[in-house]
Amino acid sequence: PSLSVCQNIRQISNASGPPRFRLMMSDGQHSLTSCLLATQLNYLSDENLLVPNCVCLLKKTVNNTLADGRRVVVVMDMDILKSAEEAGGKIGNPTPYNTDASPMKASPMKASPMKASPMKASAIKASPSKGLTVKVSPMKASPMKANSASPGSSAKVIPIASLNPYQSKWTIRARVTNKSSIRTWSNSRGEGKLFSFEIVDESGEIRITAFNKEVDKFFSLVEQGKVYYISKATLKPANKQYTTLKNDYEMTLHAHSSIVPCDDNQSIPTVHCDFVPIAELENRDKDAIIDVIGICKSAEDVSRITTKNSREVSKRALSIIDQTGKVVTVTLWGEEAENFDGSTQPVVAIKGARLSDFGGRSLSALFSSTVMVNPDIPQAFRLRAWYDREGFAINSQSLTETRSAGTGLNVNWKTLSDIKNEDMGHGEKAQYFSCVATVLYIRKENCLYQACPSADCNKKVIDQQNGLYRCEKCNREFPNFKYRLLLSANLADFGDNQWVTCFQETAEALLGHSAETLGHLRDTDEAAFDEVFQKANFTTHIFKNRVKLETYNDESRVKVTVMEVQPVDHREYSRRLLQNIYKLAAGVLCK
DNA sequence: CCCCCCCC
Repeated sequence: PSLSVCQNIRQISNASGPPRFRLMMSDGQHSLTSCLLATQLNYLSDENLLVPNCVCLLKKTVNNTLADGRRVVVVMDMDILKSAEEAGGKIGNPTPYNTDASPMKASPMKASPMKASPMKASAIKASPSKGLTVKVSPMKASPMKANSASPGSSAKVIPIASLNPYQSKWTIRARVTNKSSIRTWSNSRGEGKLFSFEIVDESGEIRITAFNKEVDKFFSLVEQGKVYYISKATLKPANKQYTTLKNDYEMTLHAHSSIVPCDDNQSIPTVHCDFVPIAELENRDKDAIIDVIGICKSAEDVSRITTKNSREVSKRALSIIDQTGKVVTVTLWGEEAENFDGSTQPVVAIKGARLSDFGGRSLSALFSSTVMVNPDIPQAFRLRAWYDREGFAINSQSLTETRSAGTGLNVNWKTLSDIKNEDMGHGEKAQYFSCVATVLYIRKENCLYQACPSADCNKKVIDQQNGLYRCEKCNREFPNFKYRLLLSANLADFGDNQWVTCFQETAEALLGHSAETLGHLRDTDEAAFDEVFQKANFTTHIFKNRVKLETYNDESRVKVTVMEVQPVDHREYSRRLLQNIYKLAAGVLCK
């Protein structure tokens, strides 16, 4: 390390990339005429710390040769001292800065135009109580206390934005905004475990990764939303392919890394969300990363899916609603999907969800997303109050079109009397509806027929009475047939009843046996066959149906075909009935 | 040293 006076600073113009600075340094005896400030140290000049006549402690320099053959000294790490006095008078007669060259006016100080007199500013600014300490550029809005609160005496609290791989003694103070779960990996280079988290301070953000032993050491210490002093970690260039964080570097913890909780954290920004109203999502671009908040109106059960890369992962889709009256589907993944409980209709806020165009508009949580359930923020309280007062009863519309029935959303719920009252199925197109209904009676007669055994042909075959069965459609004779079901059932709810038709799959679901089993039973054990039908009587299900007016021999009849039979989720069903009651009550109150 | 952002 050597003490020098900075005599001259010149910004080297650079069409692309960050500005660079060339210094002229003198130690009183020799001058370094071409002394480059390493790019990562440029922040020093941004804050007017590096000014003519300031005294510098050059802690690390590297001799380098430029592309044009000139030799330069590159300053990799330096401290800036207040004055020559502070350096203990070790520097004799610093050469005054050359006004003719006028490098000051040229450019380096443009970054801070409010400071009219950089010379004076430097004397005032760079005045730590003790001698050899770097005064690091604190953020203007909310200056950090250098040194005072940091746990290690040698470390200096510096902004995240000023971190670079060429300094070693630093401490940052930052808030954890996102913490991953522990993951393991196994590949050709070995195996292990890791977790990562993201932190912010006033200046910026960075990702930190812990591997193996550091996972054991730090995983439980690091908590989402809390503030820590962090020091002695390795900085390396961030692979932009894998991160959206605004930082050229990322951090890896090692055996000597230190993470210490910090209670005095007023100045560290909390996680800020810029919530987009759900209705507004229609106008946003696909793949946009947005923050969203809503009430979880309903949630799917968690399910396991296999990805294209044949990885198994858990997923759970939620439907969230906000004051715009619009609903959108949000998909959670992995542990977040497994642990989510939507039964109390909590407020769900997600920072950094990705907008997809699936089903129109839908959202997906990413690894970088932060999912917050009932967060302690004003927007959540407002949403809760709105939903409990009126939101629960409004006729919401979903931006996400879903095909599945029975999830409570976008399902055309009807009662059986609605079919007649609303003349359902009378239009050109068939109509679809779902209902909760109870089986009153299932016709046993003609419920089974002998069908063509070909995979995709269900045509009724003709028994040739010679051990062969003929399919007119396939124009073939077969030595066998398969049984298929065609049930007529009478369903009822509190207001009406309705004859419906169930084909194979729905009939099997209703009776609880395969067509094959039933065919065999009918031929061998009539009592057992009858019992299957008895047992199906008075069972209640969700029926998803197709309704269409059909004309046969000049006679028109509404035909209802069951498309799907599903069990009743009584909690969900009760909730819907309650909502209907509330809606009716609200209607009465309005009149 | 990971780097997976998925499914309908």
